[in-house]
Amino acid sequence: MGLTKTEIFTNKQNQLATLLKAMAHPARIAILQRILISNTCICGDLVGELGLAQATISQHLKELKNAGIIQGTIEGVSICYCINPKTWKLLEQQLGAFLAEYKGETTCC
Amino acid sequence: MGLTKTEIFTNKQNQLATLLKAMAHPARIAILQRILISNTCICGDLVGELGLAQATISQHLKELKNAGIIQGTIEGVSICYCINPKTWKLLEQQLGAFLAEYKGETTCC
DNA sequence: TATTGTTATCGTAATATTGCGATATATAAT
DNA sequence: ATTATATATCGCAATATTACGATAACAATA
Repeated sequence: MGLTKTEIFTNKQNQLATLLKAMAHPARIAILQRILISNTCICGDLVGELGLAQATISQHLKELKNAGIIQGTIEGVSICYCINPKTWKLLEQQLGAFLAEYKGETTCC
Repeated sequence: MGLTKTEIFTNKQNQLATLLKAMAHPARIAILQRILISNTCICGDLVGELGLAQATISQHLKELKNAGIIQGTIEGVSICYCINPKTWKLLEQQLGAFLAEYKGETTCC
């Protein structure tokens, strides 16, 4: 046990869950907001801005990268991270469709 | 360690992370979609539809309820679960604002 | 080449999550 | 009162997550 039974769900459900999970941490939300606000890559400014150790931030960046939400290229001395447009669009689509399925309040509860 | 450092993040960041975390599991996405599609409460039809044990589903429902995403009332023999309109609106708002912060592709990556 | 600055990875401890069988609880029907 | 049906909770094992110090890797510069 302790292992999610992905095989009984649809690809879309698993994919959305993976994306949400990657964002479901305040540090990773803060990192994404930092990238979004500056509208460019971030190159290590994060350490010091957030109150987390360098190793921890690197780990969070890796998770965001593994999920495909951000992408990074080596840029000389520091790494350049930015939003992956493809995944961001997918996220807006999937999540938008999911949230929009709500038809409004029902009378039973 | 193993404990999220919520105190170094804003309330909004923590709140959004909590909501996302509650949804970040394929079973819970499936449960929510099931509620959304039928547009009414669900009363135990889930067991059997999903391939999970009754105890597991009950636990997932509890997590969604704890996060405030669904609400339930005792309805005779079975429990009635439906979307919590307030939280759903909050989710649409917060998540919409978050996703909309993206200004489009940059040239650096 | 040696040094400096930056990011990644390893190893580890503490805690959380996932899933389920067993059992408890509670209502409706007999 | 007993039985049937439905949901919740407990306890457990397996696995995942979170955080960080230590250290490695790597490019730029002196």
